[in-house]
Amino acid sequence: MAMKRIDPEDWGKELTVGEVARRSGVAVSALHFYETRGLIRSHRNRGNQRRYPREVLRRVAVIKVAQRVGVPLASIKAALDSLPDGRSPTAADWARLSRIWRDELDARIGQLQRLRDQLDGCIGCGCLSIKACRLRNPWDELAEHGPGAHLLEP
Amino acid sequence: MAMKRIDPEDWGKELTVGEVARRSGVAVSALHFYETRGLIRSHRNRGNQRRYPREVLRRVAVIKVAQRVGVPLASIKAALDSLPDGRSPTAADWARLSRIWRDELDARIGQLQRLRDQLDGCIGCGCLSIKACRLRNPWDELAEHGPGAHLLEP
DNA sequence: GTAGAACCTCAACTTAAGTTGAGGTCAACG
DNA sequence: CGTTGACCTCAACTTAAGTTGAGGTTCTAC
Repeated sequence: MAMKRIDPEDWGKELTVGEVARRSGVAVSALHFYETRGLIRSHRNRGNQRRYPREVLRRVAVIKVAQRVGVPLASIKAALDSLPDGRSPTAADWARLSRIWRDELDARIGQLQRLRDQLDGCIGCGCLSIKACRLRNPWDELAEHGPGAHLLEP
Repeated sequence: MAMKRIDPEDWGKELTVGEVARRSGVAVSALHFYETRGLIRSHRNRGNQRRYPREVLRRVAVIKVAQRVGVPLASIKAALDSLPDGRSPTAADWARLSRIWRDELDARIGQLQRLRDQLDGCIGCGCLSIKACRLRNPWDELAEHGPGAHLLEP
């Protein structure tokens, strides 16, 4: 089968770090940084400049979304490292990452919602200042079960 | 009117930094740190040791909750600074802070929920890897509206 | 063929929110 | 009165995620 012709000025070209930066909205310094952290890779041209396959744009997009979810770079790296080695990642590969992070996100949303409910309770009952409130609420002044925060933990 | 008698061994006593740490679940070093940042205050006994009024426990509890909401210490300080100067804070004072932070929390939950929905969409459509998906979704490889992240912003 | 933009490395700086350690004082118990 | 534990200050270190700058090279366009 004949391959589709690809314009070498466009799809066929590798990207410079500046191009990746412009197209991904990430600073050049951040791209360098990601590379030191092993989240992305590049090869060098004869003049020692980085050249990226277009795939890097998707990786960077994924990194950015995962960061928005609140995943630290180290974990993002671990996730990206779990992608297949030889072949390019498939839809299913990316979907697996998405699903993991979606679950994390869900957990975080749940935590924050519980916290919000507690805050609502406190606003309603005038707590934070009313002693009676100590009996049933997390803003307790007395750590009744030893040191550490218990009641506020989800 | 006769004041209620208070046992000086208990309610009447000021707290040492260690006691505050134990009762609030916050490390001594963190209490010192909060003090340098102006979030709490103490006075010193003849031996230059910190002594805290019991009120500090509520402040620390508030600080911890606000941190869970995601409020940075600097903003927490600003909020605490807005408490009345002369008198002790009332229920309404604390409730005002709670409400502000509740709203912030709500906003953050909303952001994360929108992000989750996008992630759900991506999982559903197999995006992150399917080119067609670029048309309608934020994982776009092409920053079509110039540098920076646009589509993912809430 | 040269100017200027873009690139390179490496070290140091940044912010947040603390922690850790050194070196020294204070207090409470027996 | 001595020792042990709690406390003091101050400086330096920590982690995350980068940014900034110096000093030097390469690429591109005229």
